[in-house]
Amino acid sequence: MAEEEQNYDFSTIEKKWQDFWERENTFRAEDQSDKPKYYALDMFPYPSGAGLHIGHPEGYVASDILARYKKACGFNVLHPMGWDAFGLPAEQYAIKTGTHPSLTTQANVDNFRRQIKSIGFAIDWEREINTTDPEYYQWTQWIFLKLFQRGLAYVDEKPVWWCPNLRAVLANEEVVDGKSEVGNHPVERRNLRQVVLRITAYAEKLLAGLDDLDWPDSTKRQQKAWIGRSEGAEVQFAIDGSTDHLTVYTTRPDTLFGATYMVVAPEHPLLDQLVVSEKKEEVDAYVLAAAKKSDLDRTDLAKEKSGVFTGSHCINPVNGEKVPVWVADYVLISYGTGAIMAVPAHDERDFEFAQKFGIEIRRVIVHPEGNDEINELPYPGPGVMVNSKEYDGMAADACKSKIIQDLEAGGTGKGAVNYKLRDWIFSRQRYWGEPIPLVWVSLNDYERAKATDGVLKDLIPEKAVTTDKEDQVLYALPLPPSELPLRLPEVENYQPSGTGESPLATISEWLEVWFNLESGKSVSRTEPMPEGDNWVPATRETNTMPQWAGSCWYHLRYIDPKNPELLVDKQKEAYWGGPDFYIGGAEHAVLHLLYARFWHRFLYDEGVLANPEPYKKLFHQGLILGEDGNKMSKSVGNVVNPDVVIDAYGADSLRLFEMFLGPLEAVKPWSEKGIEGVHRFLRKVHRECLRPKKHNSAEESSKETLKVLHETILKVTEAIEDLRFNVAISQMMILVNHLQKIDSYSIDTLKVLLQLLAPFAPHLAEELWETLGSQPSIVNQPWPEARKELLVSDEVTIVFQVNGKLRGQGQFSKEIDKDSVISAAKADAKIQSFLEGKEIVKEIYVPGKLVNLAVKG
RNA sequence: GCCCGGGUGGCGGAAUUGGUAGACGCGCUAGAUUUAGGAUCUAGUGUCGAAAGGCGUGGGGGUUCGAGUCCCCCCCCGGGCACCA
Repeated sequence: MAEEEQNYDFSTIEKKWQDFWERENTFRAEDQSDKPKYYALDMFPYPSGAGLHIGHPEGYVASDILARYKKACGFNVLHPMGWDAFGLPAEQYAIKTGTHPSLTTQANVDNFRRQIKSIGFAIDWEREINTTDPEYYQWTQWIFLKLFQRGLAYVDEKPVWWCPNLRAVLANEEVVDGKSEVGNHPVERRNLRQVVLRITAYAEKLLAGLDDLDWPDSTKRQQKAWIGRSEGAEVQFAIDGSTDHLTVYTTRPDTLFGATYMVVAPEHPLLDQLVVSEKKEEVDAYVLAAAKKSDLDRTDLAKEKSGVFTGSHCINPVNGEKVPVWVADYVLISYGTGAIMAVPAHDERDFEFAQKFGIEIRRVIVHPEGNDEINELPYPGPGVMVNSKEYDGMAADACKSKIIQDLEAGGTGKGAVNYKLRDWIFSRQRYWGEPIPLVWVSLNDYERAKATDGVLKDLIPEKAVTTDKEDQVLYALPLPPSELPLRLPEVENYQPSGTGESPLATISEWLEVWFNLESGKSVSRTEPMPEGDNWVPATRETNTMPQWAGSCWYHLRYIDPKNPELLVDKQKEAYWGGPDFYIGGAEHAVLHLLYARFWHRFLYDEGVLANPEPYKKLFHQGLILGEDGNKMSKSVGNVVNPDVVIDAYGADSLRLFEMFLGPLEAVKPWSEKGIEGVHRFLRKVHRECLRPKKHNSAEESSKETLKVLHETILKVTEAIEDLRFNVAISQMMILVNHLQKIDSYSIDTLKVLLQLLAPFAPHLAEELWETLGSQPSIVNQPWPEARKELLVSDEVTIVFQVNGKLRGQGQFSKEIDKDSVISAAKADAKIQSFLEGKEIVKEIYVPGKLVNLAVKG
């Protein structure tokens, strides 16, 4: 029994095999291969100073199991890792301590890499990428220049969230409940010059593309809702006493006859013209008050509608009626035309407003079989037109297109589509991000650039991008790709400038350059202007890109991480395509996943890529909660550190337990006792493998053992394909429990077990594989195949039910016929006790499974 | 408010073309081994009941020979959206 005393020394084993894999380059992905490819991608982490927490590896383990499984199935597998390393925390740390963010980032990356390596992933580390590496971000900049060239980038003054504490501008999505998502500081509205990407131009493509994706439905729905497509009409209402008209957007042109007032947003350009002099004071006060409210306040105050009558009227194009025009902040300038026709009878918001201000509520649709309850106003449902002249009696739904046609014929309206999706504010007034590769020049120099034969000519968009600066209009010129990367300059102070501009605005030797209109080269204006004709003074763009930028295309760079000539080599892209599996948190359902789709589709349209969609199959792993059932957080003190877990139980136990916790997509709590359970299981496997007396190499395992084994092969294989790793592990436990109970079995049975276990607990599987006398590495072994013929036994158990309740069972040959089984059931003593004094009204037989006797009396 | 997802033992969870509910693990109980502890092994463990048997998958109703699974109503938890005309 000496061999049983040998401990499961996971620390030594895990170190040994991690070194082996690294030495042997076991997980290098081959760019040239006859094998089919499999590309498993994790959402790459932001390397924070806190290090990895227990939630990170959950997705990585899942993708790693798939990667190792696919490798065993004969695929050429790519499982890469990298760092989404631009971001606010490193910059905040720099502001506090003066440490350059690149140093902080480097230290954090080193720590993350060490931690990830300690879990034993099948990662090809030669492909590691880092978004802050100029070799990487030159391509992020390159993509931006393409967008700029195609007119998809522009500059605009936009109200943005400004956080005084962070001294930074935040995107809408970085603000939660009026506080910054990072640090929970208060935020306020400020108008600042922003670089904006025209993602709205891709609204339709982004929407349509969703249909073909193997994504969680909830994520698709969220993206659909975010894009928010609606169909309706733009209708022109002539302004009474003016040659101008007010255009409204409505999804309910069928309710035009019920429009009893109109509303323009406080920011509407025609408002001034609409306000009559005696209302001016009141309206001005209202507009001013509205301007002070952020969108958020407006929503908060949504309980009570407010507004002011402008004194003007419009003419309803369908019936010539005069309709009063109001201004109210429940109409948003940023959606549709910023003006609406209000139909209080059929819209809840308009109803509320009309009631408050005593405006007429006129029904134009009735429910066909409507009783009073159904027809209560406001009534937003379908029905039949009334009070609508020639349209009366028509179905309202059908009437929509009819009215649109009639409006078009009369030149007072047209069918229209609207989206909730807004353009993407792409600039951040920060240091630690990719510099935006634009320079600003005068109109004169801009015209010269367009007329100069050189690298710039074709890179300039059709429509000039301009901005106002100190009463001067400046024009944007792109850097040519040959001038990339545009590196981040060194800076002494990481604080944003007082005006809310990026720290880059304070570095004049970087900011102010001589720019060559022919070559696109630039030289600091601290130097004398170089010789030659085409040098002009220019100012660099000081905004940097948001953290989303680098993650929009990283899946492509893994395919060809070191290419200095191209973003990705065509041939390599043709071979690898996109990820076959992409896993990451559901919190990225909209933003990252929408932005990445936008860039990918754009690059596809530009002919850079062969496929329009980046992520064919997507999965969201569920959150791992603390042992107390709360979200892990430092302040609650329930954070579990993977380093500690690995120290105590080993990486294999960590991997196995993260998968055993429950369904991959579920939110589930961590459990210290639970990891002991899977650790015990691994020890059991270890022990079984070190019992040579139980192994026989000559004989086959018993029929029963073979059945359990092949059942396990089948179930584990199916479970891996379905991402139900918890079920796969349960089945392996059943097999090991069985082996432990019997006296002897074939050593081949054990080897198959190790192969099944290898994707889950790779270190132990390698070690025991070697112990059993096989050559490493187990990862190169072909995946076992289940012999289904072994799963069918000659005998079947058939259960007996009376009125659907289990009352007995019997063993039968699998060829047994219905009548024999039913007779046997009726003959069963226990069954008889339930039949006594009753009449059998129905006999159900499910072949090979059950008999059910329905009785009454 | 609207749109999703989910409620199964003391706990994490298995089981859906409707067919033995609670696999597997944790915890717990008893026993074996051990100087002891730990580790390991054996047996038990939904609930009520002495047993026979009854009850049981958030609650109520329905379809069916048979419902965790299908249909209707309601409750609770989680997530997303939120004046989008």
